[in-house]
Amino acid sequence: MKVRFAPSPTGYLHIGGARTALFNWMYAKSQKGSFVLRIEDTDLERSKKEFLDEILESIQWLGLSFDEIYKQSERFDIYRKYADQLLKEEKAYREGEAVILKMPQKEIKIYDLIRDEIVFDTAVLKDQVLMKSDGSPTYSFACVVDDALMEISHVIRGEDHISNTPKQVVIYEALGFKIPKFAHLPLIMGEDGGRLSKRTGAVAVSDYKKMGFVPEGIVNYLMLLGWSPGANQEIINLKKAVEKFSIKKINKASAVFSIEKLKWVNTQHIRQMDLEKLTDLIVPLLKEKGYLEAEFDRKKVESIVNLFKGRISILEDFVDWADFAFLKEIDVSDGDKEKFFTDDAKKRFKLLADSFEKLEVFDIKLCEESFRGLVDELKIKAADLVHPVRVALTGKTIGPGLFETMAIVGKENTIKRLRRAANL
RNA sequence: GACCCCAUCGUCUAGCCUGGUCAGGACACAAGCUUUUCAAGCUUGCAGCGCGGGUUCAAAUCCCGCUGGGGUCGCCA
Repeated sequence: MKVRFAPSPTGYLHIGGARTALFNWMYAKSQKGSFVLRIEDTDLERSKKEFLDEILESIQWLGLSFDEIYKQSERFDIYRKYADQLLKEEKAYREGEAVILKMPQKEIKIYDLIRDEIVFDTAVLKDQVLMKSDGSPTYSFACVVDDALMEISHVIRGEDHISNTPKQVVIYEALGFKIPKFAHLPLIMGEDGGRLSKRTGAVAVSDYKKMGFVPEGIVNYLMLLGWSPGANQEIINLKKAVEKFSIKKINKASAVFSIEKLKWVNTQHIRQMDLEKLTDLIVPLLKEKGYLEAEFDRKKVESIVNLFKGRISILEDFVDWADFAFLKEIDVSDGDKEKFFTDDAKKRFKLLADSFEKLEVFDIKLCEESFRGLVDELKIKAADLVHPVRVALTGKTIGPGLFETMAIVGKENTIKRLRRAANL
């Protein structure tokens, strides 16, 4: 068997398109068939190379490898040839330069893997343009000719194509081509119940990449929209998903895209990722932000990443939440200064800095011992000192464990930041 | 409007085919725990079969209608 994904390079790869590609790919892999990528660039005006490059890059980033690739713009003479054949057989006629198919009056039954039989009456259909006046083929015509010639056995596409199907079946029949099986995927809707659009949020796969989503997370979330691996399992990788995949189990109803759940799925994948790989993904972001020089201490960065791994949902979170580990000086908001840097707290910062000065080794364990020693001495609760100190060291009220944080900040900077906060 | 598709917690879903298990899980939300916070983790809770008819001893599940939502009606793809 063979399936195809046929994007049009008139825009970036849409999140819905990515899911169509994903289901095609999973079906191909699960059936040991092949996956064709066909670029539908018949609209010479609107097709752009930058979009094509972006689509290719996104598909590759998502990990959806393809076996063959075609561009419709390189196949115009093929479409012309079949149009001429229909003209000769008088199944089509000319109107100026355009070639138009006569619509036969009949009932068309299509078989859909997801919806079973769908029946249409061509009486409501008009004659179909096959070749436009400018010599380029229409979508349906090129699509049918290519699907037949490329021996596509299953056409898996969005539900918005259901009404195109009877028109295309008429073309298949006119050309004497074998009709493939169809599977129309439910559409993805925005939170407002309408079509997923820029107004509802980001729609391009590349936007999600920029935000710091990982491909494993995107792919996992997308497959959950209309399909389920079963056994109450949700977090799954592509390989396992392919093993469990069944096109018959795809839902008929459209699904609402939830960025919240996407984030959660992404969090789970980041958590599962090994430290090496996660660090590789984060380092470029840190460099871009100016937090790292060309030369840097890789082991130290890894230990910082490790501290936040499991709590970040997108890579950007790390850059925002761990900035204190890279910046020379940190900022504390006026509100936090007022709330946490009380006169008592400032005195304690000095005392803490003094006791840290005495430490030979500044590690998690010794930091904690020293810290708790002071807390006992002052007869206060640990929390009373923990929170102000966290703000003094990181500029944030929340974060990983305080002693791990201190070890990351280091003895010198910890003391410096404590003394600075004491004088604010 | 015409044609087509669809309908389980707010959202994603399991269950539907082959009627009979308190309708299961997840996100979100709420509460509690974790006394070193939460944006992490754990526990608990909240919440659903759109409506009306049938068929049946029995309907989320099968049938019909209604309502609601979506899609398509281009020499765009």
